[in-house]
Formats: sequence, structure tokens, C-alpha cells
Amino acid sequence: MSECQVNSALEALVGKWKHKILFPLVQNQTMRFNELKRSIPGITQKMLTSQLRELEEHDLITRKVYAQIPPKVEYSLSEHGKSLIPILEQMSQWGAMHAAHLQSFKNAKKEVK
Amino acid sequence: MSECQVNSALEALVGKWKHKILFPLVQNQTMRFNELKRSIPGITQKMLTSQLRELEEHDLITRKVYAQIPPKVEYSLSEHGKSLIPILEQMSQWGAMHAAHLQSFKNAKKEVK
DNA sequence: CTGTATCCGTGATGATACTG
DNA sequence: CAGTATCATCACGGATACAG
Repeated sequence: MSECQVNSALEALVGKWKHKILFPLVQNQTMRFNELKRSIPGITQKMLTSQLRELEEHDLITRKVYAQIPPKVEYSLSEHGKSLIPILEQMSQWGAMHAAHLQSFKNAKKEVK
Repeated sequence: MSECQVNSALEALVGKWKHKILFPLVQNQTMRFNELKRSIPGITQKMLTSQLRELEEHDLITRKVYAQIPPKVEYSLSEHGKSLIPILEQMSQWGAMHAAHLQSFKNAKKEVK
């Protein structure tokens, strides 16, 4: 298990927004820009755009532009991006466990007082 | 698979330093403050201290203080922290794959030019 | 040895306005 | 609709000095 490999994995989904973008895409297959924006409360256009570009550079998502007026752009997980799903699932499971543990852990600390 | 669970998982190991601290601990079991500092090139005392405190709050590591002069403090993975190991391993594997894929992906883009 | 305290610069993020 | 451009802010982290 090497340090820098984990780094490269983390870079892909770390950050305030990356995973929040990935989630809807995992569930809905393909989404348009504004659709995505609506599904992520609090995100600004600027952030959504820049994060999408980064995900695209890492070949995790695919960007499909329809040459029409009004413009239409669809985003979806790339083939390579789909390899992320098991990780997201495992992180989700661990996250749930961790959240539960933290709860009882903090309660235990309280009682000591 | 819920969004906020992943969040809680990510918070545990995201950030510039968290996982760099976790790694030596996974391999060496237990380490002293300066030992840890030496094993993480570029980290400042301030950062190491603050990150260790956060990991401790999440009950991922254990801090053992010896009441002696000069002071001696040992850090190690907590029982709960050890549950992170499988995740780190999976992320490491995916990271390796991702790095390799990115390589050929970028080369492919070059050739198109 | 193992920290705390402070000060400070910079990059990331947000708000807002504008464009093809 | 799907962005880009610009400006302001603010938390993060680095450097340094000090302390128990």
C-alpha cells in the first residue's frame, strides 16, 4: 500500500464538491448542467463548472455537448468513472459506521465528566 | 448509499495531512511526536498537532502521554481507527489503477492533436 | 520533547454581472 | 441554457517565537 497512490485516489473525490457531484451522477446516469446544479444545494455556477472540468480531466465523467440553441450539455460517469462506485459504496458504509461510533464515543466522554 | 455518510468518511481522511499521518501509524503501530514529524516531510509542528487533535476527536488515533521529563507522547491507531485500514487499501488499489489509466488517457489525448 | 500563540500571505470560494 | 469574467472575502496553512 503506497502513500502516493492513495493521494491520487483522494484527489479524485476530495474537495468540498467533487463527491456531491458524483453522487447524483451515479444515481441518475446522465444529467444536464442545471439539473445537476439544482441537485446540489448551495453550489455556485462557478464551482460546479470548475469541479466538472476537473472531474473531466481525470476522465471520471463524460461531457456531451449538443450543438443547438438553447445549448444542452449532458454529464455522465465515464466508463473509468464507474470504477469509483465500489469505493463510494465502501466509504458510505464506513461512514455510517463511523457516524454511529462517534455518537456513542462522544456520549461516553460526556459521562466521564 | 447516502450522501452524508460519505461526507463523514471523507472528513476523516481528507485534508492535506490526515492520511499522511495515518500511513506511518498503520505501518509502525505506535510513534512518538517527533518520530511522526520526521516521517512526514514538509509538515509543520502546528499542522501535525492540529491534525492529530482532529484525528483524536474522531477516535481514529490514541494519544498516550507519559508524565516525565522530557515529555514523551505516543500515538497509535485506535481500535476504531483500524477499521479504516481496508478503506485505505482499497483506495490505494484504485489510486494505482487510476494513475495508470490517467497516464494512457492523457497520452491518447496528445495523439489526437 | 511536545507542544501553544501570533502574525501574515495566498489560494480557494462566494457573489454578482455579463455573454454566446 | 450553460457558461465566463471580475472582484471581495476569508479560512488554511506557513513561519516564527515562546512555554512547560
